[in-house]
Amino acid sequence: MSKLDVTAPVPVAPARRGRPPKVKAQGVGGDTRESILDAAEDLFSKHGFYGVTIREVAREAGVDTALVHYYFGAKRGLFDAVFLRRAEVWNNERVEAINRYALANVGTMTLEGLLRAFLEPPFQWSLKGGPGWKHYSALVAQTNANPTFGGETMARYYDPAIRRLIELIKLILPQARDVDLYWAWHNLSGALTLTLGETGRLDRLSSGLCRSGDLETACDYMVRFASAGFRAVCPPSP
Amino acid sequence: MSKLDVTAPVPVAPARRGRPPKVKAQGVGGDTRESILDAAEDLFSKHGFYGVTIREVAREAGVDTALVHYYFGAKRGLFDAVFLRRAEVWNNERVEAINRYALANVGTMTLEGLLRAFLEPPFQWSLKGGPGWKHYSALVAQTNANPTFGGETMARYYDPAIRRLIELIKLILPQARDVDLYWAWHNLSGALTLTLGETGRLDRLSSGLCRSGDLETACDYMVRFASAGFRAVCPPSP
DNA sequence: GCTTTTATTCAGCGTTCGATGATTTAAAGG
DNA sequence: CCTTTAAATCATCGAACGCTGAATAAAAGC
Repeated sequence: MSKLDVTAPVPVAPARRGRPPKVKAQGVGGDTRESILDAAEDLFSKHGFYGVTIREVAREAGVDTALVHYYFGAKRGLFDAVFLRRAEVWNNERVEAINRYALANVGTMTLEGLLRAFLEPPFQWSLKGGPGWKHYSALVAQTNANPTFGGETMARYYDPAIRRLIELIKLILPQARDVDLYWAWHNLSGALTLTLGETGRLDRLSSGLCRSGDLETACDYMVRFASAGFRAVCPPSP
Repeated sequence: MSKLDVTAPVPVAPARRGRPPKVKAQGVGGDTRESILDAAEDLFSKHGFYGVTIREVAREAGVDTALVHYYFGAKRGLFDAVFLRRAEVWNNERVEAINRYALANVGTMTLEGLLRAFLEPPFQWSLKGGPGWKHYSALVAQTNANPTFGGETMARYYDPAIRRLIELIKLILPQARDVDLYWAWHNLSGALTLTLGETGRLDRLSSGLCRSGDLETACDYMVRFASAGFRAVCPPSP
């Protein structure tokens, strides 16, 4: 047992009232608004919308609860802001990646190459984009599985990207029907969702043989698994 | 606008106090304990643990909130009871199905046949087991994606079934490595999870071309998609 | 330099939450 | 028949919740 009394009021910040004086080095502290979003992103990704209180968000961000409402209005507005913040970056990058791939490989596109181009951005952000991106990945995964929240943002940013992917797949599998491709994507989407969530289930199931956090390996397996899956659900070429 | 005043106290039940007199036809009303579990199952599957209040469960079950605590103790105990109720049935049936398939097809097993045997029980329960089973499917899907809850039950009932499946897959793909099979299962698990959740995301994405509720179609696609995927991630046979 | 705007904490309101002890009624047990 | 146990409601408690109006301090604008 530690002798530290964590309940003691550590006067780390005097909690001055009113607008804070402007600090020069804006690289360190970052924006207050952003730090609230960071805290909310972290907590929402772990416990869901109802499992997080405004007080917890405010405490983790180091601000008063009223400030959360000042910036984002009701709790739902905070959630939407968190979900929106990275949605555009995330999807623009995926779409650009597959467009670039298609342009550089006219006539020689492969399913493996195209899917890898589409899947790699989220994996890379989750790996190297800092903790915020990892939390966001888990949040998207969770939201995709239960779209009570984020439904509108999903439709606005995520659906067009997926439709573009399916368009390009049609160039590789010209005999494929739309309905086949949508169902195939659905299977891939579930795999992607579960993987980005990094729940640790696989670690336990495999007795440590596989590690959820090993996203590079996960991406490789997913590309191979899904490419074969897409081919299998489409009518064979003549 | 309806002229009905829905706030008026409809005296549908006088709410008598004390132990209720025994009713003869126990086929109609069902057990009170079970009806609380049914209500909780429905609500938890839609809104998650924190998104449901004891009061809502009690109201939907038509009982007092104190009765929920009488049967299940704390709220967490209620959730665990919901999750446990069908876990054994669900997994015993899956394991029996693949064991039966393996015994009836010694030496002639196919991946398609084995996976179909393993996947069909949950799909069939969700389709024909009544609304309770559909809610439970969604709950399992959600819990698999965020195992803050149900982790222990998952490990106790679900992991052994999956390990048995992988054992049998090894008979079909003898050259496969364990790590390949676990990662392949992980991909399938995500697809299964998302599909059983019936979130409606695919309906919207495909502009109505695919229907989430069409589980028979979903199962067919999943068997074909995953069988090819399993083969693709394993070293080719010599 | 004065005024307005922005960013922040404080104090607390009304509501809802999970949970409990007391009470009531009927069944079960001898 | 009497006692004990089981099954239910009622009334309510203290804590936590989302949210807000007022106060305050610095920055921005003119």
